[in-house]
Amino acid sequence: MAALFLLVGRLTNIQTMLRNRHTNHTEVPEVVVLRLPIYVRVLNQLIDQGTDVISSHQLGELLQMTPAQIRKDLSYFGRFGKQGRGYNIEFLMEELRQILGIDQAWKACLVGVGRLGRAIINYPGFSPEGFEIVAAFDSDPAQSGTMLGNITVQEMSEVPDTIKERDISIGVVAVPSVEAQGVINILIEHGIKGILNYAPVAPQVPSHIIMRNIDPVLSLQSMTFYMKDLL
Amino acid sequence: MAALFLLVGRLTNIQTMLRNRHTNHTEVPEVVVLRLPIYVRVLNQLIDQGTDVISSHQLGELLQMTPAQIRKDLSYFGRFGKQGRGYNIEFLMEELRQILGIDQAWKACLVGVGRLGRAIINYPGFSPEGFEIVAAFDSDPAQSGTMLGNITVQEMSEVPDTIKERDISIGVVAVPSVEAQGVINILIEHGIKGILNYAPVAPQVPSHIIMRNIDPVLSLQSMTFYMKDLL
DNA sequence: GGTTGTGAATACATTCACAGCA
DNA sequence: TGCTGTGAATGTATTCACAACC
Repeated sequence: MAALFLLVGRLTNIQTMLRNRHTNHTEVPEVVVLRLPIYVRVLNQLIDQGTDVISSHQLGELLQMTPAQIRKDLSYFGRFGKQGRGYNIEFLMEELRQILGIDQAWKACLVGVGRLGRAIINYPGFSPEGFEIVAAFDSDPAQSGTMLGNITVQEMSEVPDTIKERDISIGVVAVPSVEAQGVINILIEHGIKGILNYAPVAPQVPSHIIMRNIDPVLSLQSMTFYMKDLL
Repeated sequence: MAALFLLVGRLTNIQTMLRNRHTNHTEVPEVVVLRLPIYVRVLNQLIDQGTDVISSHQLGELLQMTPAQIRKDLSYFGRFGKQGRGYNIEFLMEELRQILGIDQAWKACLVGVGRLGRAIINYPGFSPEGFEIVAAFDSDPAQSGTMLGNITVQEMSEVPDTIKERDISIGVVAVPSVEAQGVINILIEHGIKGILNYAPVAPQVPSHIIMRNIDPVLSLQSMTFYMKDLL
């Protein structure tokens, strides 16, 4: 509810306000938010292929989901389609990017520059999507001063100033499990709003902090449930 | 339904059959399966701390969820607790490991030995949990023969024989997006049952194949939805 | 004709609340 | 007393089905 109220407060033109009027009293389900980036991605691919209009039915085939679900999902945010035709891909994509907040750049810091942290900092997928890692920290002072690409590793004591000065809002955590909760507490204390956690634990965060866990082992462990009887 | 039927077919003693009798006619929700590995992980931590019994209420505090949900989740698989006391941690963990199929070792192959693939093969979190990458492939023949740790990179043409000979059931995909669907098709064609996909696309797979996507960018993009109005 | 957007209907997941037991 | 296991109740998400429109 709060998120939506702020959303409306942020809208810029009357057309958009009218389009979103009906959402004022309905919370957007989180599953819907989780699907929006998937829509953006497939729309991107369609643009590359030169397509310019698509129906919910066609989208559903591409994404293996029902057309009704796609239409319903989009309806939480506005009316983006044209009856009889479908959705203008470029327009829909831009709208979704704005809704998700990925029409702007986001700055992140990395904590933990071990093997995993180095892989993350070298991952080429973040910056094209507007996520830039602009600082790196490690609890081991011996790492301090090391260069990783164009980033200098800093000591944990520099976290507060760096977050403030560089306007960092996302913390990427790649430290050993036992250190994760402590590191996350520090990041939150100094104004980080979102955590991307690679440590294989489930840290506790206050409800106003958004956390996402990347955990391939958990994924595998839920996969084998369905595989174990097939062999 | 099929999965459960097979589950029952696999049970070894009458006690376990009776325990699971009530599940015969109820499909286990997928969300429940996704939570089981999280339970296993926290139980592991509790064992390390020397705890031996825990109540659903205490577990709920640790995992930030309601005791009722934990009890309900477990009830899909059996009766593991004792009234008035709670759950024996070691026993519950072993049961869950068996249910998930992670009481056995699983062999995986990696496709794509670029930066990401190398990071995956070096990730130390898989083998302690019983997931071992025993082969690696790359579509670039120039990579063939390269050693990564103790694994020799092979050509794609060797996929069929290697999967069969080494009894590999999981494919880890770390190739560029455009190649992902093709690679996944090949893996499935040669008997792979589960796919751990790191390519930022949503490949299509037949319903009997289990796929999990690891995609930090999608996670970030759904995170910013909740962050964009807080700044 | 084709397709959207959306209330209503259905299906699914979570939580409640309490009987039953240690 | 304290806790589990579970039907019933509630809350959410998905799907249906159709009026409105191009």
